[in-house]
Amino acid sequence: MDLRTRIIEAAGKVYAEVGYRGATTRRIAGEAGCNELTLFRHFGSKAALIHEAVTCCGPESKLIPLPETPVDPYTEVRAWAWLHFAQMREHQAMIRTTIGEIEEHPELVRPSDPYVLAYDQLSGYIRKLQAAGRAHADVDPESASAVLLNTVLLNGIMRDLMPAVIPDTPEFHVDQFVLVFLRGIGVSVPPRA
Amino acid sequence: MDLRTRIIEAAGKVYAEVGYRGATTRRIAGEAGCNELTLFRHFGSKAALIHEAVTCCGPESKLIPLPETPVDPYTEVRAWAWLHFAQMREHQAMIRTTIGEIEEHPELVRPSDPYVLAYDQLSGYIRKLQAAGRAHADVDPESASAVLLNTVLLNGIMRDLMPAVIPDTPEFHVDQFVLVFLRGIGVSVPPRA
DNA sequence: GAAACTTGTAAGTACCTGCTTGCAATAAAA
DNA sequence: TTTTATTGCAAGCAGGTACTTACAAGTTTC
Repeated sequence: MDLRTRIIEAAGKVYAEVGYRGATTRRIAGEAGCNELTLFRHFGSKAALIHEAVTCCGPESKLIPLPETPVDPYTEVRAWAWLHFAQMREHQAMIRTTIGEIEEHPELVRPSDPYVLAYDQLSGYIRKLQAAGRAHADVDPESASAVLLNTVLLNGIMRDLMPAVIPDTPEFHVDQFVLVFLRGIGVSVPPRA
Repeated sequence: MDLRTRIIEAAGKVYAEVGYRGATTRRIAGEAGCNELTLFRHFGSKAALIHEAVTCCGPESKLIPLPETPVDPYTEVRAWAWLHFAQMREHQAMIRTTIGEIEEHPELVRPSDPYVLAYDQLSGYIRKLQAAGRAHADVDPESASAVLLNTVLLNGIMRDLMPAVIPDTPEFHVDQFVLVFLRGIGVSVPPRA
């Protein structure tokens, strides 16, 4: 791997661990195994480096597939939620740090955040279910989307840090979240074992 | 107000704004309107001061009432969720900061966190509903509690920072969250307007 | 009025911060 | 082989960090 990307990944890792103020240029250089001066030669300033690191190392902004027209909601939403959950877990440290720094560094939050994309995606899916008469009409699709996404997101970024509060397996939890969510919007799901 | 509590509140405010590293003793002293040296005379070190500030200024660990025996779930859970939501919003900056710093400063997370208390409280409530045959038996009470609490928590601490993503009023959202949650666990709620 | 306590002022410690300058070593491109 | 670009090394800058020491001023308590 070339030095430039090694620096970016090191910066992303250190930032995720200790935040903007904690991610000193000396520490990033140590993590990347290069001289501190090289950071400034490549990126000009710490601010520019961190910005590039966060946009490169954060969760990807690519859509996770969810059928345009619902057929089997439980299977479809479950698979979709699982992939989101996996992505949240993979980037949990960076997401946590970004939440803590969002007030001081709003520029580090990308406008096309995967959260926003997923939010719109699921809202559209719910609307289709409603139009087909398969979901309650008095449920607000955006609010319902938030129910599933917020639940999955918070569980994904906190479960490893509070094992006492979140003892069950990820698989079990995501299944349950999808179950409650779908029944909540009016989709009937056959009883689980 | 006496100087000591003024310092604690100043430390809590600054910590909530800029985190542990950003909360310098100079800045806290400025916010409290006293000499920097006074902080050390009272608390000995920055670590001790921040610790005291977080335990004093965070969300209170007092139980929000939820009936032992469910009678009117929608009304009861709605009132309960609303009070939780209000508390999350009131302390949103500190909660966000704590999430971002939890890996570096786990000692700042109180074991008897209001979240944990609420979690157990709602789980028990759901179990009562199940025992009375008013909620699906295949729903895991802990997972279902997480659905409502995570949704309310994330919405409460993020809504002011992402008005584009969360445009609706708090009242509307919390109502919808409770609606989806209750129907999700099997409690029938009459259609909304 | 004397003693004790609390706070402020001023100066200073040793260390860390982002960032810069000057110069040598190395490797790739011509 | 010469040129060019990349990297490392050493030193240093001005400012900030937590924290300390010594001393004076004021307030409360006895």
